[in-house]
Amino acid sequence: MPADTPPTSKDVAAAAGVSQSTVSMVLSGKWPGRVSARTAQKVRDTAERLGYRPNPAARNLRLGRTRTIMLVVPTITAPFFASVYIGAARVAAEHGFSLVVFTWPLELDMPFDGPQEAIDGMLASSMAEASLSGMRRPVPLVMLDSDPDGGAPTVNFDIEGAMEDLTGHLFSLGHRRIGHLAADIDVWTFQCRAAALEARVPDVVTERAAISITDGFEAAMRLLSRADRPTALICDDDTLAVGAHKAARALGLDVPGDVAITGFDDVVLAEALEITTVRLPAERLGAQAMLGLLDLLNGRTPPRPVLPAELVIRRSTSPSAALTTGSGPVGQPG
Amino acid sequence: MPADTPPTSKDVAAAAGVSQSTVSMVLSGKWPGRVSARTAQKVRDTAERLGYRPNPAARNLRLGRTRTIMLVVPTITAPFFASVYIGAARVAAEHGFSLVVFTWPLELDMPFDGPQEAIDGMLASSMAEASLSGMRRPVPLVMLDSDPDGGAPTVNFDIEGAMEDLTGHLFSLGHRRIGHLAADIDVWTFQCRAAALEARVPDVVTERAAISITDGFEAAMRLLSRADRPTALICDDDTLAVGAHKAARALGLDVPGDVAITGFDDVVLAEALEITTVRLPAERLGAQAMLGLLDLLNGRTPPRPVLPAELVIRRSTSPSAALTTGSGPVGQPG
DNA sequence: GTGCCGAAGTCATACGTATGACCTCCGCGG
DNA sequence: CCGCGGAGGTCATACGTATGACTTCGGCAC
Repeated sequence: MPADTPPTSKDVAAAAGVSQSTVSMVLSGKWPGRVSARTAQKVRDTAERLGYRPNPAARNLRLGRTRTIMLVVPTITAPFFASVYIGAARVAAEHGFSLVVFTWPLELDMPFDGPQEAIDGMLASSMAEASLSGMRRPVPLVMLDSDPDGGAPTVNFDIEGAMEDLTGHLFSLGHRRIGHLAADIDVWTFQCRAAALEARVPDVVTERAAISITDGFEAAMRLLSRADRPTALICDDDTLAVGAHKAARALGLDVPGDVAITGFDDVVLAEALEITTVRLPAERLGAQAMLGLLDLLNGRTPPRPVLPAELVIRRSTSPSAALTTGSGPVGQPG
Repeated sequence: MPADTPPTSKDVAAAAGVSQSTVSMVLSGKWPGRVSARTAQKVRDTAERLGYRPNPAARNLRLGRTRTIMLVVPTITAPFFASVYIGAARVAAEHGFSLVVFTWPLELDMPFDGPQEAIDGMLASSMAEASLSGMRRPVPLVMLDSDPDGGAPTVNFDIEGAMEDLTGHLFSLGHRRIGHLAADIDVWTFQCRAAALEARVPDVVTERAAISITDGFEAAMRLLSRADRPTALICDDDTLAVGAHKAARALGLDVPGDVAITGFDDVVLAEALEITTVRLPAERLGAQAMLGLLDLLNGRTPPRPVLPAELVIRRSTSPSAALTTGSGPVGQPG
């Protein structure tokens, strides 16, 4: 009768008639010449038979590391961050690491006095940047789309290039008065995008909004009610673009006939509503950041990649769609 | 000069001039009469000064538990599951537990031979049900919206009630031929919804689809191309409803004039596209499941709650909207 | 026959915490 | 003056693993 407590390496050793050290050496696979093939096989068989699994707590204590990485993002309900998680988790799993999520501070309004778990490293979005200074001990850290001069290694998007493509596209459609629906994400992101945009459209008019449909709606209403109403709205986030869409329609404006609208991220929402957007490769962001963190943990200096963003042109800026009045909620006619 | 290794309780003890046991007893707070107030304060001050944090690995090893719960969901990129996570994580945090996510098997196609982490319990969506049997040792488990007769404690949605509301709503609008766009989520969910629907609409016609816009589109095309074309489509998921919406428009059908469409979940997509849907309280699902798991861990028998679902009526079934032809992607005119 | 070396293991210990068992006073009742 | 009990601690140990130090033994060269 098996005890109700899980078998330990000591149990395996006893059952196989060897010492606990031997079990550990066999199963870790790190000691090529120390154990004969026959003994090794016997140990493996016994471990398998007893259903032995190493106790992670004991291993962590002994080794002083946990092979666990913490991902700090403001929210996991946003598809963008969920994709970041997927990308990072996949790379982590491939290297024998696990990834835990810490959503802060938007969802769980708790003080962040460091992770409760023992972690080996950390990936953090720029929104969490300020709070990280409160941590007790420095932890290997890679930042996600944050200020590259902030000290920690960073993975960024090519916002410059994206804005160049975006404004070029709008210019080619004849747009001159352009509005900027800026997202209150964090200071650096805001400044980065605003600067990249203003470098190309000096007289851009800007409104800020929290990332939600209703906030986007209200900010867009202000922009679109101006005397010199913009003919194109660049939104920092797809969610804001949806709000802007609503605002345009509330004002009786046709999209894209009267006003063109663009977003950022390319979440499913943008696809469903046929909104032109800048696709930010969130999953690659997570994956690259995790690779950088692995570099860091191995004593190497991680690269600081800049990931290309891709302009996805859809109906909300389509010149042809401007002719055919949109006649329904989704998709192009036919 | 502080060492580069984090301070241990032994360090605190040395600095405070007491024994390590005393430090442990003070900081755990479990030994009321064993330490004088003065000594206790001295220990707390010293710990604070040194920035002492208990080593989680050592504590886990000693106590034989980790205060970590694993949430097993097919994907975290779906807003529904992300909300489940938030609800569960909040309750977990309130009780000093952490929650780690394991997405399986859709996103990470790896064999699931039990969690790598040491966990105290598990929350699993019904999609992961089959695979759980492969686990080595039974772990306290609460299932999410799964077969209540499956053995493990379960938290469910009131699908019966939801279907009753939904069909009642459609009936009152005069719909008689109703189609069912069923989601290939998992066997139990499918059967549960199909049964609840057929109990009220015996002659419902059903098509199955994977959860994506394109699959929903194709399945809806099949349903809407029938000779006895349904006048209403009940979709098991908002994403499918979006696909159905596209299909309707591709066929030149007006929504809701020619065909009414409903979804499930009430994700932001449904709100943006003004789709009538059944709001499933995902966050409450996660929270309730975590509470049940805490019961289980404390030796109590958890309840098996059935959470009410709420019918959210929007434009895609609105009788008034049937009069005014939809004239744009988002929102009602004006 | 003796010395030596490598192969194949075992032994002992440390990681940091929590806790039952023990120990040492001091005050007090008899 | 002795015993006793409780307050206020300390001591020792166990949790399960990984690994450096040590042991044993057979084979082989000299």
